[in-house]
Amino acid sequence: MDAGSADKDVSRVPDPLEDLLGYWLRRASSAMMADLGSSLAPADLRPTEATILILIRANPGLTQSDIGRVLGIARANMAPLMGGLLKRGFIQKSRVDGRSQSLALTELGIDKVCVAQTIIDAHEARFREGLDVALLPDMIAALRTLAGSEA
Amino acid sequence: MDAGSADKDVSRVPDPLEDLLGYWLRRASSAMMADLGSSLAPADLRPTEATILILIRANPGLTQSDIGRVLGIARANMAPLMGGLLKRGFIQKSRVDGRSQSLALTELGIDKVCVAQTIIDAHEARFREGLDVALLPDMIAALRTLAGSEA
DNA sequence: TATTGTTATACTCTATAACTATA
DNA sequence: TATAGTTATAGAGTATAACAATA
Repeated sequence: MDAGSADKDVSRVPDPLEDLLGYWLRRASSAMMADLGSSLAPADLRPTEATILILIRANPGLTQSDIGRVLGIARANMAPLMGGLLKRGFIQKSRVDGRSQSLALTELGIDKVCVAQTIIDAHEARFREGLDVALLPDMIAALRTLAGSEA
Repeated sequence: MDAGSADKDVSRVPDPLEDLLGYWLRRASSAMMADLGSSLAPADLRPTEATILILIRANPGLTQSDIGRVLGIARANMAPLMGGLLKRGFIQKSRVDGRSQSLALTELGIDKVCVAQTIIDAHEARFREGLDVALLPDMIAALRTLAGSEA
């Protein structure tokens, strides 16, 4: 975002959005997501893919539907996502019953998730740096509350 | 999001994402954006369109490029956005010089932005309800810091 | 009857590149 | 040389509907 205009300083414009929680939430989220996206790009993972690998590592045995429920991703959109991770050899499925398959990481997937975790931790630390540490627990709790407010 | 699975309670799964600021920021933002989207739908406005109208009302004379800079929207994506608002008669352009046009609301646009503002205020209040009021100013300040952390 | 997983499809948002005209 | 505005296009992310197989 280039704020350097010659004859007009848009950073000093009267801002009716200044105190809007939803607006700043959106701006902060998209800033962090953009950074996470480019941070994960060298590892050839998108944020959602990395999140899924981390979730499977912590909870081997989850099904595809479980993951969708936890992350708020529709079943229809999980299929191609998991297909990509499977095709690249990061996960393996084992039959639970006729319709469900439990998921686990492969050796390759374990290597990948370690790389991803390192990248994510550095990304998180980078953004936390500018914040008051004492505020963080309450802020994350508030974000969880907001995330759970299904309209 | 249906969390009601019969034999597995995904809400009690070990959650490695629990303390991730970026993750909860994304979840909270998408929850609020989804609500704002459906709240504005009856007024036939999308969140970004409403935001643009509010910004023009507070700053008549801004150009399309100014708005893009303030809201972080690329010029290429501003064109169809403004075209829609112009076609619907909410804004008017007046020539500044050969390449810039300053923007203002029409009568119709003023009516529209009042409706939008009312909807947005109610939406904000609904989400703030669940939060500690004392936390909000610090939280919004933190969000602004995060939003400004251009990686 | 409800759930798992799949396919197809459409719509929004965003990102890039190329072009014009103006300054 | 840089900026304003436009057009076209491609990639994500997300939403719905339909379907088969299974519980």
